Amino acid sequence: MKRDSRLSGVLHVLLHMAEHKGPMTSEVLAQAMCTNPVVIRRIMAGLRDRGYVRSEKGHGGGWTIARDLSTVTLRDVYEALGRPPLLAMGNRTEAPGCLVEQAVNAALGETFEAAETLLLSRLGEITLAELGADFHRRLSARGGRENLDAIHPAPAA
Amino acid sequence: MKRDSRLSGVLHVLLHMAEHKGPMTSEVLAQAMCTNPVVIRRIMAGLRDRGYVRSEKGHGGGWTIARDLSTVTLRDVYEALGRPPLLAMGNRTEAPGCLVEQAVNAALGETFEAAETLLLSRLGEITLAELGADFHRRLSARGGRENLDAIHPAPAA
DNA sequence: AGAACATGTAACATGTAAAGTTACATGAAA
DNA sequence: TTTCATGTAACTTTACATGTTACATGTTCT
Repeated sequence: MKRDSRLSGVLHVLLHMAEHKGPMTSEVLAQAMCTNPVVIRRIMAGLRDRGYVRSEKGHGGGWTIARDLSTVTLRDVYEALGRPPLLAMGNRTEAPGCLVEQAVNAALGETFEAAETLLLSRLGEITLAELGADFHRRLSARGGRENLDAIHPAPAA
Repeated sequence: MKRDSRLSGVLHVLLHMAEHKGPMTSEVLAQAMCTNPVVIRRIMAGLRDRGYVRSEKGHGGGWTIARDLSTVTLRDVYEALGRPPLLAMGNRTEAPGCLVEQAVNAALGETFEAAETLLLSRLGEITLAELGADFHRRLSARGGRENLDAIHPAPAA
């Protein structure tokens, strides 16, 4: 089953925005993510509705961080995406009258629920500011000479 | 994202087999699972290779439990399926040279790994025999008058 | 031996959801 | 008023689990 990478992607975009002065267009962000501007707008829509980012049209427009990153957790971002499924496996739901199915679903259900709870809890403990700090640690360790805008090269013409 | 229900399905099949005297054909199991005999053979192949079940051809053939169910955990079954992905979300892996990506992947990776570890650990603590026992508890609670072979009705002709 | 049965497996078809794309409307700045 | 940028609907593509068909292999019964 193919994994959903929207959370990873949107976090990536947010950190790039945080490191950038002024608005960034969907186009620029899309290149950084090797994807399409529309995809960027799509995954950013939920964040905008919740006030984590702001978007502006016209010349000099684009996306801007709208909240102190220390007040936004990874869980907040996850929920802004619409709470997509966390687990790749689930219970069959046909034949709920079958006692075998009930026994299987009970055992698996508890297990899956525990994992989801753990995931949400962990995501809720990590703020975007902490991710940014981790990035800066890595940057210093590398000598602080990273050119962020050049890391994701545009595809050859 | 659509959830993979093969684990749930194969557990269902195994419990039905455990409650049934003698071999069960892929055809019968497929009807119970509202699916196709070939699908049954596919998800059972890994279990057969590991010796959890045995298959026999010809008249009176079909599938049989080949191991004491108290020696087989849900994790064993999961691994016999080929360890399909447990989580629906994953890290983007493009641009590993980007420090932003590294910071994001590190945080998400730890979180995802913790959840996977928890899932595998829990699955490893539940044996098929325990699932069977749970089924029998439910059966008694309902009066013990369940007709297993009639619960999953064949589609109307 | 021959017919009926059941698994083993490759090859192909279908359903579904994320990701990617196109097209165009809305609104802001030069 | 032209250019730029987002907003969004509609469509295409891609990936993969699932479903199906076809046929080979092997087993049991008569």
